[in-house]
This record gives sequence, structure tokens and C-alpha cells, in this order.
Amino acid sequence: MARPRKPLLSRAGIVAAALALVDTEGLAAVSTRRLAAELGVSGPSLYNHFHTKDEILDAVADTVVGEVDLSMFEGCTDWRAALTAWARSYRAALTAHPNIVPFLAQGPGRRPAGLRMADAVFGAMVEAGWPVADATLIGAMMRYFVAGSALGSFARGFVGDPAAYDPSAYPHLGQAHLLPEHQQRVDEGAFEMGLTALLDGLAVRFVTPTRVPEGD
Amino acid sequence: MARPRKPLLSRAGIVAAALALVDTEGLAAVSTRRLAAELGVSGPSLYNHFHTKDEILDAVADTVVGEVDLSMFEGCTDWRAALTAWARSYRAALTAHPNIVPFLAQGPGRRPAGLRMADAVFGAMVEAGWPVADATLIGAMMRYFVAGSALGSFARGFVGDPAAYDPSAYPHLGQAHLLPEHQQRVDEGAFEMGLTALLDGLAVRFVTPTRVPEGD
DNA sequence: ACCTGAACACCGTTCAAGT
DNA sequence: ACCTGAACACCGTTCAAGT
Repeated sequence: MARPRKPLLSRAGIVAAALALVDTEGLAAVSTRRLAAELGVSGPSLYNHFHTKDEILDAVADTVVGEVDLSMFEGCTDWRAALTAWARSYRAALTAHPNIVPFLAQGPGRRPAGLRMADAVFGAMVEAGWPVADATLIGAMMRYFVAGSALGSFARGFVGDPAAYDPSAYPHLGQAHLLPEHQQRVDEGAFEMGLTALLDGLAVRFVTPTRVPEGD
Repeated sequence: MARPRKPLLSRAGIVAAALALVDTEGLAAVSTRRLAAELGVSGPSLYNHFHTKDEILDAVADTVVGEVDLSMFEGCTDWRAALTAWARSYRAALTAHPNIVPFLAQGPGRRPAGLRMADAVFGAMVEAGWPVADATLIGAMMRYFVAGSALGSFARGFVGDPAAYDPSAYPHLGQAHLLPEHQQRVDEGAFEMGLTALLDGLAVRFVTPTRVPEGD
């Protein structure tokens, strides 16, 4: 076939196909040959659009992070409400594409959407009155929690096999771990509990250290 | 050579070599052939001791999680102090072997050390007076945060290249991200800030719902 | 510029063959 | 029982060849 007069591939098309493959069959299923086959081309064709396979996965990760809503940070006055809404949107984006999370959660690297998100959180916290040093910590802290909750999902991380929970070895684990709907409720509950706890803790910190001695 | 009269390999030896390789060269460097070469044998020899490469990595992950101190949960009366000590030990174990964290943080699966840890946390929280449902949430929530902090490390997740932080695109990120010692301080600070916040938040929750109407 | 097939140096895993 | 080399079906990536 050689070069077609209209390109068969595009970066966006490759990324969409890669994301679909990651979602349906997992990260391990994404090989350059398999992905190319999915797109109806031969393996090396991808290298006309990306330098490496890793660059493709970076673009996939960036697409997912790009789905996170950041609008609550614009002209934000209530930092607590903004962080709450953002954390939920962030978690929703990750849990919609759980198989890419281990790759994505390692940090933004040089991915634009990840850096944009870090920038938005930091900027909004400073604007809301947080000291610069704290604003950095808040961004990191929230990222830890949200990424950890998507990655270490109870539902995905505990196997659904009774034999795995020998009651003599693990007297407290019980059989409840087996029920998928229970597991999902644990994930939701633990996320909301942690989110509330983190923000409560921040609220304590917000007033205290910013109180400056008044007067001469 | 065929079968030697004393086995050349052992599960423990393979796991130790694999962990060393993960630590020094990363998860991607661990191939069965490479690992076997490190041990002075040929690739397929490993299959006499493990069924799959994944089983080897599971054993490596279990070794790392096995390094976490759980002694603070024995006869624990102060749940807050116990969770604090445990979270720090947990984080220390993971940050000592950062390259295995993406694999490990996906959940305990059927790894004994991971299940033992989940069991210890849950049991201690119940013993300390937490409702069973909350104890499960606390275990998940803490796991999210600690694993997230080790995985999404600021120091490892942000690239150390000034060109990555175009100030017009990311007006708030600045150049501070470049300094490795600064990054490490951010990770430490964000971890401690989050830990305090989480436990403060839990403390609020602890007293409230367990208060039972007294009296006639 | 953009796709192709051939090729290179790798993979994980199976298996018959050796002791 | 435990190691070996050969073999299978894969990898990521390079590159000359085609239009």
C-alpha cells in the first residue's frame, strides 16, 4: 500500500484506540503490534506519529487526566468546596479508566494535563489565602489520596475467592470481602470518609498558623 | 550441567535477587532471562521454583510489605498513636523500594503479608472501639493515602527539567519543583500534613457516632 | 510524508533431555 | 528433583523500500 493520499492514522486516533484497549483488556494488552492491528495498519506505522510506545501511553494518561474538571478553581473563594468538587471529579476520571492508573499515578512527568491540574490547584489555594508552602503540600497530599484511592481500590485489590481468607490466619477479615457490591461501597465510603477527614484537618490548620500577632 | 546435587536456586534467593534488580534498575529490568543471569543460571530454571514471573513479583511485593511494623497493634489502646506509627512504617517500607510500588499498591491480592496487615489494622480498630463498618473504611482510607504518597511521590513524579515548566502555561508552578531536596521535603511535609489531617478527621468522627443515649 | 515488510535483539513460557 | 538448550509465539524498535 505504501503511503495513502490521506493518512490512515492520527495521534488522536491512536490514543483513542489505545485507551479503548487499555480499558477493555488492560495495560498489558497494549502492544504496538496489537494496537496497530486494531487500527488496521502494521506495527511500525505507529512510529510515524509517536517516538515510543511510552509516548503513546503518556498521551493516553494525559487524555484521562484532561477529563478532570478544574472549573471550580476559577475565581475560587471557598477552597474547601473547590477541593471537594475537584477530588470527586479527579477520582471519577481515574475510576473510569482504572487500568491506566498505575501508569498515571506515578506523577505528571511532563504531561500537560497533569501539570495544568497541579498549577490550578496550587494557584487556587494561594489565592484562597494559603501560604505558598502549604499550597504545595495540599496539592501533593490530595493527589496522594485520590490516586491512592483509585489505584488501591478495595474492589480490585482484594481477590474474590473465599480460600484466600483463611480465618485462622486472618481472624478479622471475614467473608464480607467477597461481595463486589460491598467492596464498591467500601471504596466509596473510604474515599468520602478520607476526603472529609483531610479537609477537616486542613480547616484546623488554616486558621491557626495564619493568625499573626497584632499590634506593636 | 543438569541437576546439581545441591540446588542452585531457592525461592528466597530468587526473590532477593529480583528485589535487588527492581531496586537498582527498575521493574522493567526484571525479565526471567536477566534475573536468571544474575543468579548464574539459565532462564527456564526459575520455573522450577515459581509458576510465573508474576508470582515472583508477588513474592517480592510480599517481602516489602512484610517489612512493615505491625507490633503497635498488639493490645493497642491508643488507636491514633498506632495508626500514626503504622503509617510511617508502611511508608518507609514502600519508599525504600519505590520501583515495586506501582505493582504492590494495586492491593494485597492473595499476598500473605498484605492480608496480615489488613487484618491487623482492622482488628485493632475494632478492639479500640470503632464500629466494624468504620474499621474497614479506616483500613482502606489509610492504605489509599500511604500507597498514594509512595507512588505519586513529588520527587519522582515531577521531571527535573526547567523546560517542562513553561511559566506561561503553568503560571504557578515556578522553578522550585526543580530542586530535588525541595521535592523530598514536599513529600515528607505532604505526608505528615495529610496524616495529621486524616487522624484529626477520624478523631472528630470517633466520639460523635458512638455516643449512646444514656438514662432510663 | 506515511505506510510496508524484513530484521534485530529481546520477551515469557513449555518441554524433552539430561543427571 | 532440578537444571539445560531448543523452540514457540510473542515483544519494541529500526530501517530501507515504496509511493
